[in-house]
Amino acid sequence: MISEQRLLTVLNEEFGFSSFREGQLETIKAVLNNHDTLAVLPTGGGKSLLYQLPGYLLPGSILIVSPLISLMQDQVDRLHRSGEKRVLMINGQLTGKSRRQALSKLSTFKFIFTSPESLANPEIIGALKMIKISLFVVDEAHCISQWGPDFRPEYLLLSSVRKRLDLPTTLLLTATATPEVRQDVIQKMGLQAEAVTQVIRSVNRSNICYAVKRFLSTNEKESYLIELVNELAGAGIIYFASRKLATQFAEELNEKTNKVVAAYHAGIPSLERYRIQQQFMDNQIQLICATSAFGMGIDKGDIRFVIHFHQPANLESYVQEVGRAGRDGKLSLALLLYCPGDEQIQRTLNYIDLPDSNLLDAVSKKQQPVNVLGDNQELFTFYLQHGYNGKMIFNTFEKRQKNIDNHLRWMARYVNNTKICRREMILNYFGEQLKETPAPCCDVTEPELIDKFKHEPQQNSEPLPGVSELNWQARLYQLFNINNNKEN
DNA sequence: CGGTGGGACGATAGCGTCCCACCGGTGCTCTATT
Repeated sequence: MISEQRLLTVLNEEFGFSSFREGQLETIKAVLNNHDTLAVLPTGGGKSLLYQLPGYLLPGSILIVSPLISLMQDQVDRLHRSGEKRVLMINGQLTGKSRRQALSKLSTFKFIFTSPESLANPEIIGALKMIKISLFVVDEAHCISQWGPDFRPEYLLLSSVRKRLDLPTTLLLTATATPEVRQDVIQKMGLQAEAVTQVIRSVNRSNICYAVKRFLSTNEKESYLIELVNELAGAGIIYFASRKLATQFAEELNEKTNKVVAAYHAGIPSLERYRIQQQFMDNQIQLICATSAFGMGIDKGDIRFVIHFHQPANLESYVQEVGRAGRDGKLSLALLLYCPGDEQIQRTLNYIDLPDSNLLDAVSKKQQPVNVLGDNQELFTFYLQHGYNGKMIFNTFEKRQKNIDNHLRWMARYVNNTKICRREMILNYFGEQLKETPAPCCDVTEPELIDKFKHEPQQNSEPLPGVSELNWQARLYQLFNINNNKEN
């Protein structure tokens, strides 16, 4: 049993902090006592410390499952900068000779980052079985629930991966999880709910104000958006449910507003996506028109507004997406634009034609050809190949279908609500009670809320030369010229 | 659901109208062959 004093010393020596943030000590203690732990801590709460600090006290390696290569790269870079060299990424980018070399000396790495897909690879699992894994971490653990059944099925194999690695102590990390998702994640990881230590902090972000605006047609919504964006101060994100609309609005808003706007979705080449993200961080771009591809790992402090042109699939995604605003603690706006029929887009996007369990079993026994399973035959055969029978697959997807309907009903309640404080609704959805209403809070308690986020009226009508007209290199150049002139 | 593109059709020579079908979001993989 390690004393609290010892933990503080390590915190100070290895990380340079003098005290723990809320929830950190509790989580680290649980992990060091070999308790499987689920930590739901707000973004910016220092989640990577929760496995890095134990890393310096535990004998073996720390295996971290991450949903995106860019997130792994981020963590690896940070560790390198802090002087920790015993870091490895195992993913599709690690190939050939360097991969063979890395896998043959795995035990020399303290922190090993990988993807669920890589963990489905027998060669990689074989190599990991040879070393001592002291802690098995799943970062952004809500992905197990959110992406598990249909989008990235390898997430559902993590439970068997854990077994094959001889049940290492497991730490699940996320910023947003409803009680339902927590239970789902624990169950899908093959853990016993009673045996899991849960460290839960509030998802409430008192500086984010919530509003919904309803329209009768898309046209109305469109013209309102253009007008509003012109008036809103600061940087922002607008979410769309299709790539095409995100692209179109990026072009239109670029022309019709005073902001520099870019589109961001999975159809844009990764180098370009990286550039857009960097320019957004740098304030060369003030507005991103995005699909749900944008956001994970974005840590820009001064995002002032997040607008949804289309609603997301559920309130949980909504809270994640609007949670990218106001990381600096300043007042920020979360605005959802709705017109009748919007929910249908999500219903369609999530629809999967589910074959019955007998048919799935018949395909499994090769009594029926694979193509009787329809459009999603690859997905279903994936599960059949990984030990699921027809009934299990059917139940998994039937539950998913019910969840989607349930989620959409909650979204509808949120959108149609005119009486209950929106913050209260969201907190209730996450199983919390609202303790204190901040001011301002939402459009229910304050109908003129959106106006608070518009520009201060300009006293000088002469427009200043827009910063946006120059990129940062040009500004730097300009700055140097001024300095040179002064010197001369 | 709502928007769009293609094809058929009608009434009449270059075009309007209607209907139907289709589409719509997230990321990992590192394989064999040019």
